[in-house]
Amino acid sequence: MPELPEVEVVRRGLELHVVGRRIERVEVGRERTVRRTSAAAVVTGLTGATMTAARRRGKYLVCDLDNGRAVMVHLRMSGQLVLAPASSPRPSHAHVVLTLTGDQELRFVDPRTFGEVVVFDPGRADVEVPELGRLGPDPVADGLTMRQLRRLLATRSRQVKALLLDQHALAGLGNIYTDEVLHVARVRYDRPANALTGRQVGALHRAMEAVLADAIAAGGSTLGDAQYVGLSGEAGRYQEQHRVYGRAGSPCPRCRGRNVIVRAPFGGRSTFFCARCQR
DNA sequence: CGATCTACCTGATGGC
DNA sequence: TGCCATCAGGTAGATC
Repeated sequence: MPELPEVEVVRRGLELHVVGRRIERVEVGRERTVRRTSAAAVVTGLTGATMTAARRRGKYLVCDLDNGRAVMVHLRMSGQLVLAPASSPRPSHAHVVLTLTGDQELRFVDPRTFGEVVVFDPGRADVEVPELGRLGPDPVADGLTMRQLRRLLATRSRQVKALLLDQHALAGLGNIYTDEVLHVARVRYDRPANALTGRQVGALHRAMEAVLADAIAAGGSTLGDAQYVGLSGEAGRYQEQHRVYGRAGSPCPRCRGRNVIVRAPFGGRSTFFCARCQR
């Protein structure tokens, strides 16, 4: 599922291939995708505009337009942004399609329709896209210092994984990367955040930087259901490096056969960890 | 404050 | 082969 690294790969694709190109035509095929505003608002807001910048905060993409407006895209569970020749067959669930100069289409594809496209007035962002203002620091876009992380952890008693997943505390981590980061840092998911030792906080900080950087470099994670792809339709490769996520029953890559990765229920979903080397 | 649950949705998968 | 149940998970909001 798209988390920080996947969204960052898409953002870089936009920066490289879409910024600077004029949007000639806009089609909205599914109202639900533009439910925040309306199809008309998205069509009039984007038609004729040129994207001037592609930014990211956590899992949110925010693109600036030369008409003074901005567009927010959230992929949620199954959303994809894909650039393709206008002449190529459109996949199912291409709910918003922008035709760009040069006969290419930027398609927002989203089978499960959790995702959203919102065209908004940056001056009114606090009312039109209020969630952007409630996001915690993004460890890649903003950087996250040791001091910030220590403070974040020390002031909460919740389970550390719940805190890392909370976008208001820290923006960008989802179920895959929290598990990966916690394994690298050798911290159990259910430790109270404020019970981590100074050593563990340091390990967590380093793990977060390393895992996110490696995942971005590998083009993100594309799971078996192939939901996530980059802007040009390319699959990620970081799933090959997953240590724990989706690996229940496999030997722990650190314990080397002395223990196996287990799966435990967590918040109605799953968490994967090694009970031996994560404490 | 935090823990837990629900809703939103479709496609893939497993059991029978 | 078909039918049904289950699972996947980002986020907001309700409830205790």
